[in-house]
Amino acid sequence: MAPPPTPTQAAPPAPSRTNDPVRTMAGILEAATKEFAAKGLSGARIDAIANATQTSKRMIYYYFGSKEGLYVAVLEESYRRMRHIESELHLEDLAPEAALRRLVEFTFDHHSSNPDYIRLVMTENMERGAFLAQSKTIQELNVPAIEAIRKLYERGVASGVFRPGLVPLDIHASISALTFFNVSNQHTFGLIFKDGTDPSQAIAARRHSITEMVVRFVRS
Amino acid sequence: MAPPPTPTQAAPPAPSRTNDPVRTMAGILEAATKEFAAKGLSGARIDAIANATQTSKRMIYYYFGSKEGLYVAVLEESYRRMRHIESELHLEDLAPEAALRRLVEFTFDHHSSNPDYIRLVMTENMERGAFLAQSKTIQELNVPAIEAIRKLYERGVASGVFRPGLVPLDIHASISALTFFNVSNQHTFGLIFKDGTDPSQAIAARRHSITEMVVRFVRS
DNA sequence: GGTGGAATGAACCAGTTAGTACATTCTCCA
DNA sequence: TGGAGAATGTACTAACTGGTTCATTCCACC
Repeated sequence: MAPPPTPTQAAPPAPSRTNDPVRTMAGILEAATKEFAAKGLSGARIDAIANATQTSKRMIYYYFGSKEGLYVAVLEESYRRMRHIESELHLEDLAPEAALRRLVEFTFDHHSSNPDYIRLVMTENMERGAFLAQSKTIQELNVPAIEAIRKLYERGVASGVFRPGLVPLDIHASISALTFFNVSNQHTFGLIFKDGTDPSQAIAARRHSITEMVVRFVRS
Repeated sequence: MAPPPTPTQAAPPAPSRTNDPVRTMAGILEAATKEFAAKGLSGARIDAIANATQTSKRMIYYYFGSKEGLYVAVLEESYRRMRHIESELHLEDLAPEAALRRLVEFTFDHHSSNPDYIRLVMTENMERGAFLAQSKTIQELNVPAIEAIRKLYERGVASGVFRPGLVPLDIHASISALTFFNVSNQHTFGLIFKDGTDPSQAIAARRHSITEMVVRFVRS
């Protein structure tokens, strides 16, 4: 008992879509980044990502193949963006200790203002680095970061302000640990040790303390 | 057309179960701890936990009510165990700097040998501390840890080996950050910066470096 | 020794979720 | 201009998953 189609309009009104694969992919990637950062890999929902997009779930599978494929793409994009920003730091113009302070403070601020990136890295560690391992792109991404520290450190040793015998990778690890933890563990740490201090002032104090710690570590 | 029950054996053969609620709960908690630490909250599967137990899924809901209820119980138990071990450390008998070294090295070893605890804390941070907030028990659990640092630090200041003006909570944060990160981010960090060094030697070197960093931070 | 609440088991269920089948439209180039 | 491949939308599904129903057994205490 279906109503007979109107002779003038047999087909649906032809919604006139526009193809824009670049925009579609970018939109998916953006929505997926938020969702994965918010919920982790297993907590993220493909439907939620699709709904946050102009396009449909169908397109996610068309471009990324699977949930994990999308996750890897998000991870790669996120790392790439991170490296790019870091590369803009010019430490060569500064005296060694000033350069080191600049680096630590920059890293601290960078981590603080990119919690989504932090949460993606946390997620990947919960996955035991299984997806990072798949991506050849990422693996040598932080080499320049260590190179920057190495140059800076060697300058400091040569001029006598830094003590010799340290290894750049180790310094990098400490800087990362101190700044990363500050964001990654804010909820469990903050809850346990809450006192009445002003948050923004506490952050500034922490920033200063971390910088001081790193500088004192390398200083002669 | 069901076969008529045998007159001698109408009921099933009476498997003779034994009630042991304490054991049942403990078994569930143990299996759940592993599962949540391995997969996170949303990645964990109730069926997987039940299968790893002598008992059934029914019992999980009987004792813990829901997946989240079980998760909270796991979290609480894990924190409680952690605090208990920490309380066994006697720092009063050592000179301030030696005590500080002992504390850092102990924390490092403790974190290194309890990756499940680390992963539970990571999970809870991914959940933005939502479940820690529910548990009154945990919230003041690390207060004694800070107290230990405070006493140790004040002794050091009094004897002139530590510089004044530092805040114990801040020192605690740095120690936690350095030792926690070492475990929590091993996969992303290790993958990116792999070189040919021996792992156990690398861990020992890192342990020493972290200790040195903390000591130099507080030293006059 | 029987009784009532605690403890337990097996099967089941309804909602969710990653992934797909099928059909259609767009766009660019020969 | 026409057609072939790229891009897209709709509707669907099979499997999974947290949670439950119903019935049974255990056991401490009177």
